[in-house]
Amino acid sequence: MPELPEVETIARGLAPELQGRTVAEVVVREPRLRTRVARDFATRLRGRTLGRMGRTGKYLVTPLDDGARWLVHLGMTGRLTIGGAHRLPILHDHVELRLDDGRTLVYNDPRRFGRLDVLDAAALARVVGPGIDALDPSLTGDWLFEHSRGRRTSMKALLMDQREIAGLGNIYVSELLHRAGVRPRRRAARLTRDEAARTIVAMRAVLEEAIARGGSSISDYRDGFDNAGSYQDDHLVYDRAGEPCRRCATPIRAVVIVGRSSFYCPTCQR
DNA sequence: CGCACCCCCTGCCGGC
DNA sequence: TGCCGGCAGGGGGTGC
Repeated sequence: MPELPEVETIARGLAPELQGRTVAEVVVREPRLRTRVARDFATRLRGRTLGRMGRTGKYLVTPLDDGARWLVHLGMTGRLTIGGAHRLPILHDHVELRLDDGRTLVYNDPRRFGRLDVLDAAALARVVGPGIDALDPSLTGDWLFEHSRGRRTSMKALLMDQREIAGLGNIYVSELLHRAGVRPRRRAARLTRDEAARTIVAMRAVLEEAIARGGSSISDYRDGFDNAGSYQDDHLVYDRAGEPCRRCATPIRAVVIVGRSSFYCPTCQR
C-alpha cells in the first residue's frame, strides 16, 4: 500500500510528535511479520530517546540516542498511528510503543507484510538498499537516461525496482507515466533523453501533489493520526480501466507487467 | 539479465 | 445467502 507519498506523510506528521520522546515500554503481541520481529527488538528500543523520524524509499527511519536506527516498513496494509492513553488492542495491533508522555504508537497490519527493526547504520544500509530516493535532487532526467541504456526491461519494471529508484510503487508509476506520456511497456533502452527528462519532471510533480494531499487511501492507508489521504480522487489512470481518460476521454487500458496491474491511456501515452 | 512463478498474509469483491 | 476464486498499494526467492 504505502508508497513514497504515504510514508512521507506519516514521517512529516509523526516526526514532531516523537522527537525527544523516550520509549517507556514496548509490547510485541505478534512478532510474525514478513520479517520476524527480533527477540531483542523491545530491549533495544526501551529507554531510548527518539530523534527525528524521516523517510528513505518506503522506509520510516528514526535515529535513536544510542546511534542505532528504528526502522519501519508498512508492507501493503501497515499503519503506524499515535494515540492518547492506551486503548484496548484491536485486531492486528501487533506492536505498541508507549511513550514517556503517556501516548502510544500502534503498529497495525492485517496482512503482516511489514517490518519493524532496530539496526545499526551498516545493517540499515543493507536493508534499505542502493536505490536513489525518488525525491533526491540528484535524480535527474540525465540520470534516468543513462541508467536506462542497454536495459531490456520495461519502464514500468525499471521504475518499480527499488534497487534503482526507491519509493515508487504501483499507483505512482502508473500516474507518473501517464503524466509523462510514456507507455508502461516501453522498453527502457528506447527511452529518449527528452522522455527521460519528462518522466522525472512528471515523477516529482505527481509525488509532490500526492504528498500535499496526504497520499492515496484506496482502502487501508491512514497517516500517523489515522486520517485518510485524498490523492486517490486525483488519480488519472490508476484503477480506472475502461473509464474515460480525464485528458482525452479515450478508455483507460489495464495490462499486467511483471505481475502487477498497470493502467495507461493509449492516446496520451506512446 | 529479465521474468514467470512461487511464497509470505488477510480482507474484500464479484460471480455463481 | 454462502462459498470460492481472484485480486490487492509490499518484498524476496528460485529457476528458466
